[in-house]
Amino acid sequence: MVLRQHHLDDQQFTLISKALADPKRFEMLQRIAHQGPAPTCTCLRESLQLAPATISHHLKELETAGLVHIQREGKFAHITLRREVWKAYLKRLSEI
Amino acid sequence: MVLRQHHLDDQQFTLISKALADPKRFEMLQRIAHQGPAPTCTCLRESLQLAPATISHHLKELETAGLVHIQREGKFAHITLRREVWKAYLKRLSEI
DNA sequence: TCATCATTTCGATAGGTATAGAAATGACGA
DNA sequence: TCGTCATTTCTATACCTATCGAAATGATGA
Repeated sequence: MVLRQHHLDDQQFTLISKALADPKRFEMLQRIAHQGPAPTCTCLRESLQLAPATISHHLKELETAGLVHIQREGKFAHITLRREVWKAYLKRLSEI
Repeated sequence: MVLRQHHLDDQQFTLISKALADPKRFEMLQRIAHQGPAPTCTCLRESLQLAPATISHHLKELETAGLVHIQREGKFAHITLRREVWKAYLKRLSEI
């Protein structure tokens, strides 16, 4: 799959950096990235051992940072990594 | 210059992520990385507009995370980016 | 309709942290 | 020796945030 290029402005760059700073949130992101089919909140909750409210909070941070896309279908929220954003973040970091 | 490989354990990885989460601190790191001759605290202070105590605080965070090396010579502290650590961090991020 | 389930929102709390003023430290030059 | 300068340490403060219980929301199936 070819990813469209994504441009990170300073604000988004900072939001992403902050999002990654919490170990639990980074672990969430890792699971989201690895999982083939888009995982749901409950799925993450089981592996991370956090309360639903906490999962939801972290998920919102990841979404606000633009790192994940959340597709809400009925009861479920299917989460996917926005790889073009991730790639842009890595690129910017590597240009330090 | 060839960089020896550096291994990041989980704790250092988290410390680095936290260190990067503050915009001022990231800006400090950028200046340290760009500057040819190792800059001093005062040098950073002028470009970042922060109190000496605050610069010193951020610098300690960067040092604790292993991101920078501080060579203290007389009155001055010369700061350099530890590029092998930076490289290891980028590598780990890219393996998500 | 009603109970159940996934998720979100609200509200509270405990702990973390960016900031800087003031004082301490330690080196340097006069 | 003494004043100055770069840096650090101490301490306080204001703000931020990770966490979760409880309640709300909204969909699903019986």
